[in-house]
Amino acid sequence: MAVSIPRTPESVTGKQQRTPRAFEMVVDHVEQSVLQGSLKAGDRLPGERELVNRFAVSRSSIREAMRVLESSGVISTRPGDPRGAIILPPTSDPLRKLMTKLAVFSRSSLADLLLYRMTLESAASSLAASRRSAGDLLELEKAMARMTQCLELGLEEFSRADLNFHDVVARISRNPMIQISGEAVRASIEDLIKGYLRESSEDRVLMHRTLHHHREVLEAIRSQDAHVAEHLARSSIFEYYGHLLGDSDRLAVAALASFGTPAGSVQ
Amino acid sequence: MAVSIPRTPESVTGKQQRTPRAFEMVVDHVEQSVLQGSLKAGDRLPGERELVNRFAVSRSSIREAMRVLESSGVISTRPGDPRGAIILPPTSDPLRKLMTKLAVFSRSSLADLLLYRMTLESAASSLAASRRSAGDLLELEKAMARMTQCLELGLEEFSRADLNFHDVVARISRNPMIQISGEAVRASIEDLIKGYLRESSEDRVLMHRTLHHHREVLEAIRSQDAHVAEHLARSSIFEYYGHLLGDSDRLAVAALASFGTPAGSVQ
DNA sequence: CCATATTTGTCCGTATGTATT
DNA sequence: GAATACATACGGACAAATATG
Repeated sequence: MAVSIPRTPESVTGKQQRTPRAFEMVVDHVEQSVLQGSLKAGDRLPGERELVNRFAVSRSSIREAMRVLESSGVISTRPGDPRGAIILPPTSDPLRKLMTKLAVFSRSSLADLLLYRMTLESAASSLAASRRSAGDLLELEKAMARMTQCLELGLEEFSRADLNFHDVVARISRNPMIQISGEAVRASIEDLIKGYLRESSEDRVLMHRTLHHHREVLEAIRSQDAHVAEHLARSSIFEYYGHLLGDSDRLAVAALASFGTPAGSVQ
Repeated sequence: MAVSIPRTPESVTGKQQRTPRAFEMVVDHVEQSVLQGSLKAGDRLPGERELVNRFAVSRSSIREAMRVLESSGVISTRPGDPRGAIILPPTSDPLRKLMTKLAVFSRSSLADLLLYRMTLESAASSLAASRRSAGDLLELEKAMARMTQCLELGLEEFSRADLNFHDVVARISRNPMIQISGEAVRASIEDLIKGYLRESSEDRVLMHRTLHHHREVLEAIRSQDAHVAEHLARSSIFEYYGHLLGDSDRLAVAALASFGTPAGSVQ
């Protein structure tokens, strides 16, 4: 075979200016509409055939755009629904999936996620202590009661109630980013340690100790002591997950957990 | 809202299970292959027509799967490339974009974002103080020098150098999650206040004060004083952006900024 | 409850521009 | 430059799911 002159395959395409694709136009337009406010959560998109007319692209391109918007949590579609795709409220679900994937890919250790979570939980608790209303305290009490009930149902059910408590605290913080990021990292941690949690004779000890820590956090939020709430939240996470870490990681996480702990605290 | 505790695990299965779609099978298979290691960065996927045979689905479904995998940063496609889609190395790019989008979609206020950022920056600085190497200090010095140079170039250039400093600190923290979230929230804040930053006679005062704060943070990291670094990072953010807040928000953010500030600190 | 129309999910065929050989 | 293989894009078609009367 005659040798053809190498065409420098990458140098020509080096500028990487790919022509905008049809579905990208649709995705960008929908996203812009959402952040501009003309599309709000609960609103409906026109049907696919109508979108074909609106954007003057084929139905295949419309469908590819729907899949991308769906994967990023912007919309949700159902087969046969004549009302078309629905605009979703911002949730932590796609963030959780990406976070879990990246954690596995980058060999991000459980310690990294725990440090991140401790940071978010302490901030959420601190803000919750500052901003909680009387109704918020009722919700926290309800979450506590649910945890108490789950003491008898095993560690798995208890963990669910535990996560619910943190969800409530994050909601009370009234900071969307802290709330969403917190939900994502909590779920991501659960995904990662799923299967590693098995019944142990120390489960009851762990659950009771955790319940006690959460009670302390709740009381700090009740008395609006942001400082104490912040540090209790940190140590609470460490107490619950610390035993899953290796010695080296455990020391590093413990350093942040007990960091600046005020006198008269845990331990 | 009924709050009855589910007595049986079956009640959890009450969720409507939608039939798995064709493209989801392809997405899951590729993601699993990557997670499992049978597909590594740089590997090529078969062409779309070959994938049609492998998965026994239509070309449309294959293409929808490609779009989803592309949007989550797993693969990259080029029109006309006979080698097929390429597996990308895992990056934080899609996660950062998603977080930025969430910050906008969730209608987070500047105060919300600043609180979130102060939380992350303080954690990053704290970890950086614990983990910094000698080479890390050199990088920080270089970032500081760049800020000093930008003093003469106006607030916009200075802000860029400022953000670079925080990027370096976050990288030194060696926590991917904190680093990525920090990048995302910094970008979101810049987008949000773009245009609100205009030349002011107080710019030089602001820049010099900011430079001083960053020097303090650097010295805390150098002396591995995580506690001081944590609190300095918080107050540094507030000092730089606080004047953009309304009175009510400013008080709330200031509360967290000066939170537990050790004696002999700023102000 | 049943029937019908509409929509989504899926598949197939075709055309066009692009990248590689 | 020519040939080949590919991604992108379009339009038509059918089955399953859904809403409405």
